[in-house]
Amino acid sequence: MFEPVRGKPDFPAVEKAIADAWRVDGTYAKSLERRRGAKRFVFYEGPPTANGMPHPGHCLTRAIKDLYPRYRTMRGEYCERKAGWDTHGLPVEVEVCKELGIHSKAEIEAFGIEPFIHKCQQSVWRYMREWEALTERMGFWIDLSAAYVTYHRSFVESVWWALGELFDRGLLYEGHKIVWWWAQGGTALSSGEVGQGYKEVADPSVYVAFPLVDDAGRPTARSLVAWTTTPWTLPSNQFAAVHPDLTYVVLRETCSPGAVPADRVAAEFIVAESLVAAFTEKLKTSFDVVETCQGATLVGRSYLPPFDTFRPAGAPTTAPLLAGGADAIAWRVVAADFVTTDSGTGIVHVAPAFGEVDYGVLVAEQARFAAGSGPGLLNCVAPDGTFTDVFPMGSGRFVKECDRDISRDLRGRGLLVHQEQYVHDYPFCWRADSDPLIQYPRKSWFIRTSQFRAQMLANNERIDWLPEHIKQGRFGNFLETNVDWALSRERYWGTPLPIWRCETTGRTEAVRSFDALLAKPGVSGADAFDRAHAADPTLSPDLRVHKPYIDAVTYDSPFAAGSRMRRVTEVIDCWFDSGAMPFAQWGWPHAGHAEFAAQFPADFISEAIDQTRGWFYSQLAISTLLFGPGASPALPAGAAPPAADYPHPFKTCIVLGHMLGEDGQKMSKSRRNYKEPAAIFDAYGADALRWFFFATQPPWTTIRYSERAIRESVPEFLLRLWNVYSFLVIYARIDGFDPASFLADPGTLDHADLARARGWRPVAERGELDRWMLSELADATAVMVDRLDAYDHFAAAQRLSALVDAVSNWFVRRSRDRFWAAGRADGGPDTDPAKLEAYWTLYETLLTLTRLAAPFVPFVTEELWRNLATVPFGDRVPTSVHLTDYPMARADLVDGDLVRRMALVREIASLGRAARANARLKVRQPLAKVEVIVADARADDVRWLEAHADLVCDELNVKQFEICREPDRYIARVVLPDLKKLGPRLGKDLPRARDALAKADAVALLTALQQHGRAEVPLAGGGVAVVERDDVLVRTTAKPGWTAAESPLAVVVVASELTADLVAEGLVREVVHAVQTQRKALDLEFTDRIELAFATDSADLRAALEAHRDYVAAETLAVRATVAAGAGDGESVDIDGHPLTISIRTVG
RNA sequence: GCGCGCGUAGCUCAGUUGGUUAGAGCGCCACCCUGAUAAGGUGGAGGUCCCAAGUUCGAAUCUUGGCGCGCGCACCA
Repeated sequence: MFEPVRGKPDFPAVEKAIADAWRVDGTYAKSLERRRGAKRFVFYEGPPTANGMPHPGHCLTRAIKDLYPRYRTMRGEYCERKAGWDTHGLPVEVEVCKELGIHSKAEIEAFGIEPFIHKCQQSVWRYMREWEALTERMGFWIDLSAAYVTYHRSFVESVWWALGELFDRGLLYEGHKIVWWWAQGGTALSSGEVGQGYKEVADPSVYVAFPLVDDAGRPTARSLVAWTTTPWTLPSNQFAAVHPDLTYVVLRETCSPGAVPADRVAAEFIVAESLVAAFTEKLKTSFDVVETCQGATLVGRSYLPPFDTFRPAGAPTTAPLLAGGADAIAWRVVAADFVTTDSGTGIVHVAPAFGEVDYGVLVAEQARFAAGSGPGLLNCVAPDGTFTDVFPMGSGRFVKECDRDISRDLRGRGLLVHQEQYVHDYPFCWRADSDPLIQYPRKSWFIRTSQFRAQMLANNERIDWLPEHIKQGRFGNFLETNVDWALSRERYWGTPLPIWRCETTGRTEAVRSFDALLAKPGVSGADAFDRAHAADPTLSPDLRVHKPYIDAVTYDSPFAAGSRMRRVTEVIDCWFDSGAMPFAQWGWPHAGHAEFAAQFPADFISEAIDQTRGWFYSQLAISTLLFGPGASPALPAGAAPPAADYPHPFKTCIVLGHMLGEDGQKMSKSRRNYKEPAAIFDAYGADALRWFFFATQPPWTTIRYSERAIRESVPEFLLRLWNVYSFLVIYARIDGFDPASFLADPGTLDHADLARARGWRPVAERGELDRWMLSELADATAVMVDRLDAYDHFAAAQRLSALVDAVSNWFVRRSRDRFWAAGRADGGPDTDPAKLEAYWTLYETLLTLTRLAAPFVPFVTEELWRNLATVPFGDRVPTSVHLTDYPMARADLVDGDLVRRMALVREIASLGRAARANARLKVRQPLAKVEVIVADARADDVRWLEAHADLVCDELNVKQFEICREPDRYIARVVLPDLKKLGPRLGKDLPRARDALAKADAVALLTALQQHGRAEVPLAGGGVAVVERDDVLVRTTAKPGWTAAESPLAVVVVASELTADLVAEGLVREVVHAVQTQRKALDLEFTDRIELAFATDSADLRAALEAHRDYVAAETLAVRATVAAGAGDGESVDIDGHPLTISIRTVG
């Protein structure tokens, strides 16, 4: 028999008990064990960084990541869930720096790389307990004990293999990258960090003359005018760029004859034509246009840079071009598409060292020249942000501080055409906000991803993205504009780049594993870690492959005898770690061959939208490069490459929206605009939070996280489900309904299993309400499976919610009299078959519902399963709902007609109540009659309705139900045009046709359409519109003066006249209600019998009670009911204005 | 600035290929029902469908241009 249920559930307490039981029982492991050998459902955990507290956004991700593996497991698939942790990267270093109170790389090095790394490794786990606790508390089933960790040696070595592979295929190369550089701290900043530090500042804005030169290199009187807001980059000028398609003009200042300005060398300026007006305005003078030309004609002209920092005197230095001929290597006009006329002069000063676009110009120019003869990178700024001796004017001073001197110098030489202040946003260091960042070239290692653009796009094409627009939108666009992956980081805590360089020749090679390194000739330094470990045995052996120990390992150079190979100093971008996890989580290809073969690619992954350029990209890029078509990776013995078929490494990806705080702003700790997940769990439970995530919005919308919304999502589903369950248990205990006493061999309590129960009646033989309930159940099951297979849990959750509503507000309510009937449901001689049937139906429905809901709300469903299945049946049934199979719809139980008709009855009942409310007739007051006008119903539905008059009467507390045969008494009909049909045909005549239809005699029109199939409607202003039967819609409206309610399906009219008998019945119902209230107040058991004594001065009420004495007694479980005149003992109540005292005595 | 997404009731969101009076849930108010009920029912109040222009017989829906929010890429000579 079921255990008693407490009426007011304490979900958090239930969940804790369930979680404990799972832990003790090893339920997760069992759920896997059951499916061993089955078809795999491959899931990858995108590794969270355990370097901060988990927040509600992480809960959403983890809820989604839990739902589908649970579902698929119940569907019979084998889904391993290996946890993972992202442990490398700048955020970890920053965290440690904060702790140490230091900032810059110099300070880290002063502290010591070795102890710094140790601190990083320890710091990573700082919040791990929190993460693990959250994971368990949420019911996120994942194997934390087998988690992969990106700093572990096996993971690092997998990454090394991947990088070695790329290196050997020539896909890993060294180049320059223009980075945002914090000169004072000596470090590059990530784009995220740069984004945090923008400030609006006023910088000098200078217009500088670049005089064109003649063949001998002498300046002419004609100058290009370039514009810049960073004067300090002018000494490193290398090119001037124009747009080839723009029109440029040569201007000569209009001045009084003979008065040539003395302070200007150039008398003629070249600027873009469209900027002449702005330019003239700035200079507050006037110009004559001397000449007009296309930008293309300027290309190739040489000019004099503003400083002779790098330019030798004399004619321009030229070098041979690959295409033949020769060209000046620098200080030449080039064509560039990025030149715009939004501001400036249409002529761009190009200093490749200090701008990414500028650097692109240099790279393009270098490609035109024979190798080695083209332009090099000109740079007179040191990494600390000061000018080098190459530019004596600023030597040793921070570049930005030299802007003023540079301007002054230019003015002195007559090259400064104009100067002003320019207000714009400029990035500063987020840690030291007075330090401006500068763009600066750094050596960097790159992966040649841009060469694989087409393959990555082809791979992307095959991925199922949810929402769909990610594929062609955000992600597709990102791939289209792919640039090579800047892999290296000049930092400390990360996977070391496994490249060793010859001291002498500078030649490099990649190492694919630590053993391969040890096998190198003349290797030394591998003992550095051993010594450290001997000194501190707590040191993790995983640090062996990290800085600084790995840097100590050197070996003989194969490129130059007697020379040593040393590792390059960089570590790599930690996104590469995360993207390598599909194989690196197994240590593949050095180990884990079987695991990798079975777990690639993933069927399903999910993260928030910010991972588009993060984990989604890193995975796709690495997988495409390593395993795409044409790649034949060199593998250790035993390892086999995966199939190259797209998509890989993941097939379906749900991209989650971001979660905002209570105020609709970004969640932020400092703003305190969200509740900690733990507080939500304690107050409402994990299932409440999960249901909120699943059922309140599609997962890719931006979610407003609000405690109120979570709280409010509880009653509509969890509580309602619990109430139904509680109802079943309460009455089953009273009536002795113990399913185990009917069923020796319960199997998994599926429909077919229950059918073996003693006294089971096939569904087809059961009452209509039961057949309807099981039909709804089967339909919901079909919808759920269909939606979940399509990764549409939002729709599935909504269907589930509707099902619970159907059970609670229709099946249980309509079945109450069966549950409350006198007989028992224990299979004994007193058993009432109708009651037993109701139990079986409700029991089956709840069991199935529990399994349907299990992946969504694993705790509550487990509790239901426990009491409904394992308590009665013990170990004859699965010990956990998560060890059952997901229900599959029984098409044979779906009765579409019944479902449609029951919906119609529910609609009529609802309309009837609305009609009563309109007339202020409460439901306890019986009424004589209800009439229903059904719109467009099928004849057999109407017959069915008439056969269910009792049901409607009962719901509405009326004596008689009738389908109205003369609807025109109550309703008016309006004929409306079906705009979708008539619109295209009538076009501009439509408004007139609509008016004509509205004015026409609806009955006559409908009759005509019925008989002839068509009718002609005269239009105002002439002409007629031909209307056919299907071109119109008929709307029925209750005529004024009737107590009625309407919907598109029906109009329900309630007869509102009251007779004396009806009034008496109403009074009696009121009395019954009053008695029930008393019973409740006296805390009587549902089964307690009572004696009733009524006393009232009202003769009407006495008469009513005497007339319906048996009814009152039956309804209130009274063995006796007496009615006396006058005032009696007991509770005094008012029955519609009649005084009454009720005295209740329990008997037995 | 560029790209992607979003903008509908106090809140969270639906709104099919353009179509008739823009819906639901929650919240609020009123009434009702209640022998599972922190539940349920009925009604009410609550909307410039972000703004503007255009296309169309007809626009929340399509087009264009703005505005606001989020994210990403840049911040630019």
